[in-house]
Amino acid sequence: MNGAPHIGAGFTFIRGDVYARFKRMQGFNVLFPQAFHATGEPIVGAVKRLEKGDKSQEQAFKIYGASEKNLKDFVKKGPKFVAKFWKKRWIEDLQATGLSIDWRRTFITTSMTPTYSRFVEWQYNTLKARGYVTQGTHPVVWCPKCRSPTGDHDRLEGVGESPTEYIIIKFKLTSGEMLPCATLRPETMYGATNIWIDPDVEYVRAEVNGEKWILSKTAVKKLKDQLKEIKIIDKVKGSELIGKACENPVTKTKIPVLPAKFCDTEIATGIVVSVPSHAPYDWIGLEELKADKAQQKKYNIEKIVRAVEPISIIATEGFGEHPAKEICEKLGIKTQKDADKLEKATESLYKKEFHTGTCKKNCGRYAGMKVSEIKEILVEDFTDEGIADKFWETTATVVCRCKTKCHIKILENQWFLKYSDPKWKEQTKKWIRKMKFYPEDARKQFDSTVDWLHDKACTRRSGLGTPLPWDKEWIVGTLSDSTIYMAYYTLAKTLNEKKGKIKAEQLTDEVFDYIFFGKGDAAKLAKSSRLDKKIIEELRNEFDYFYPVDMRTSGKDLVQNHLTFFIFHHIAMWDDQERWPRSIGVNGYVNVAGEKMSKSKGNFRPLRDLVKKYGADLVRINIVASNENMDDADWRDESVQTYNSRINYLFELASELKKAKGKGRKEGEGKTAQNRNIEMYMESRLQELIKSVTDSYEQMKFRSAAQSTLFGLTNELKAYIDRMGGVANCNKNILAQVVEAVIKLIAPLMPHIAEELWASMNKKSFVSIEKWPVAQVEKINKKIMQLEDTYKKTREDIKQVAKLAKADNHLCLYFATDEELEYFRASMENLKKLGFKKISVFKSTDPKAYDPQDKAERAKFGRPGIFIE
RNA sequence: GCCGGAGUGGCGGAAUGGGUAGACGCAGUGGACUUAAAAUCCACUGGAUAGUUAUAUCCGUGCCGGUUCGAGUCCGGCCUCCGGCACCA
Repeated sequence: MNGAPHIGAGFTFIRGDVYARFKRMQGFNVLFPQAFHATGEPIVGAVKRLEKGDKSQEQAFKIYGASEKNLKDFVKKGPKFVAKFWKKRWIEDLQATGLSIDWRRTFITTSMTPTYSRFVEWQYNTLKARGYVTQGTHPVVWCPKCRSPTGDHDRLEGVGESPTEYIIIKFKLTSGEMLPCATLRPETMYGATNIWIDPDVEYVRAEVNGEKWILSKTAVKKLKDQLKEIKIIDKVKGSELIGKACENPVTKTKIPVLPAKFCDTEIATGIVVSVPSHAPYDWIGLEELKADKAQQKKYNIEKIVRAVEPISIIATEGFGEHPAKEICEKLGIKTQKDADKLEKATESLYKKEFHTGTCKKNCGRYAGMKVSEIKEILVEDFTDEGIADKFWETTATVVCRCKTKCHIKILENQWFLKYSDPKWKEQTKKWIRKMKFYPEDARKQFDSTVDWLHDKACTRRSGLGTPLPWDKEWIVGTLSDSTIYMAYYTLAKTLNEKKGKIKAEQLTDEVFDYIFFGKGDAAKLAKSSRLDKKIIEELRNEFDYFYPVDMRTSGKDLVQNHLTFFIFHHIAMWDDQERWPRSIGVNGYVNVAGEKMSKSKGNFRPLRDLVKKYGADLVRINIVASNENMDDADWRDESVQTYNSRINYLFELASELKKAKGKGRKEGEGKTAQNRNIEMYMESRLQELIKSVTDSYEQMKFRSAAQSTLFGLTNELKAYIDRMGGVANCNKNILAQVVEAVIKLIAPLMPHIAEELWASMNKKSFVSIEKWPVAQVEKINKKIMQLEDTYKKTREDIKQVAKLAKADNHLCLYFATDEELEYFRASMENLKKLGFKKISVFKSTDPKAYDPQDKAERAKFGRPGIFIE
């Protein structure tokens, strides 16, 4: 609720409306509701930015039509006012767009509607009691100054970066102190030849969970937030450690500490283990050190350096003994200062070795195994042996809006939804197999989302929302408080009507259990909650009548979160699968003329502006018919005109309808065989199209529905009128039947225009509540359709031939079947309009036929022979 | 990087239990009507060559390879774009 609807949101909502209207016409009692989600940070953040005079935030609100005065009010009256302000605008705009929403059921989440908050509390109490909510630790990107998690929107730098886990391998100096080396490739420890330390950096000695570690100062700060007991003892200069020996805990061999400049104290512990055979940085570092006699002499490590030799431990196809060496040579890397190239080399070698590499004989118990297969086991093994530990780091630098550099903090006491629960997952997956998805492609996405989903943090510390009932310091997260809100719609009408009379606290967990689960006794609950028994029963009945959700439709970005959670939570809350969701519709985003809509580009389209410019119906059909799969839809101003001209045609036709003479159906009575044929054809086509359009609506394929109706059916209508020689010669009953069907078939898409057309045909009812046409399949005459199609096609061919032959004297047609001969004879009047002086028709087998070029023998069913002279 | 989806004319996009690629619409070109314009109507419209007929031949669905009598569709390997990746909603 930090703006009014734009055409993108409009797309999703109009699709819902079209479907609701379609179902209503099919005779269903449709509950089509709309509520407003005002939880979390966005509005709070927007108001804060307004307070600071943020121009782009002002602009964002102004695009949707907020005035200067409104903006002042936003700051003065705060986030809840902003939410209510935009809620009002939303309702106005959606009404102007003709959305048939039951506004009696609207509400605004969560804390702004205390009864809804109560509903969230009931849900979480229930989930907790059933074991779906647990508490645990959780790494987050953390700003030490703000003392809060730093979401993407709170970042100056590092949008999209997330926590990643380094493995610390503890190398032991002879003094017993540990050199904790952080690595993403613990499997390479078998090839470690030395430790790198920056001689010019000041490290610290610290007591970490009872052990003595040497590490960078920054690392100490970070580890304090990662559940480590840590105390700094004193400082130690890097140079003091150079030349010392330590034990590789994996191989138990002794390796030396050597100097290098690429040890970044901002990353992990600031101490690096060197695997020159497989790490480009280490290879170059060692090469340079071996060449740098002065440096060796400075630290008195000549002998030690000479003894260091790369150890090859991974065999990878396409590489020899020392892959790091090869890749450095290939990319022309000569110095450790060539950071860009080194990063690239490291990345590509890592990938290659991880996916295709095999451990050589010198890799202990992992010898002969694939790198990709051992990684996880190895980390577990090392951790069990007490030689490894973890260090969380951001995937790249993250800077908070307050300009402070962020690191990873492991949050304790965070509440989680246990989406990892195998039983819950299995139930959800099973149900996904039974549900319907539009388009069908979406099913796979839901299925794989369930697969990778693991425990999800469901509470947060700040923003609008409902406090967790048993731990009020936390607020239920914005995704987690809106999983089963559809159930609340069934109550919302009654709760809104009785506003003030029903207090949130009267809706106890037991009352909700009764309403939603049918558990308990209404009379007893009435007593304990002091609610009217009738009201309790009314709420129960409303829920019982409407539930489950038959259709939920939303944007594709919500598949991997909201929409999947929606399925999960219904399964967790209701034992009875009769209450579980039946189908989900998914649509793409909306581009404007092929480009992403953006406030700064100037191609931003608030729904209100478009409706003002084009009227609701043209906006509706222009966006809804622009696309019907999960790809992005496209708003194009110029295509509005196309629909407009079709509508004009329908209005003209409706007004001309009375000119039709309305002849009877039987031959004789002034009706020719030709007319009877064409009428049968028109009726067949109509029924066929009713069937396919209904199927399209059913599957939310509104583009196909609009196309078949507005272009397919009206094209047939035009052809019919043309073939009959104008409206006046048409059968009034047939014409009216087709036009009425067209109006009904477009009614869900263009409700206002449909009503207007309906009225112009002297109908007294509303078409929006008329019966949806049901295809009369028995009226579809395949033979006639085939013959008429042959006729149309042949007529085109004749024109083509006449053009190439440059002749119009004598047209001869040869037919393979009597049916065709008959049909064409009946259509002679129409055929004559082609302008030939003489027309002859023959059976192809007729020996007496005039056939100078032997065209008769080439005639096939559906393809008569043509000769023109 | 990981998971999922997609890539077809000038454009939006049809067609996938393998079987005539380009339905329908837009734009474009030519013509009719009009003093003119708009609107409307008719014809053409992936590329190339040939043609007194209804066509014929070849090339064409992101790239490379494969399976098959036959591949937009299936398989393997890439490239590009979109969505999600968890304290943004």
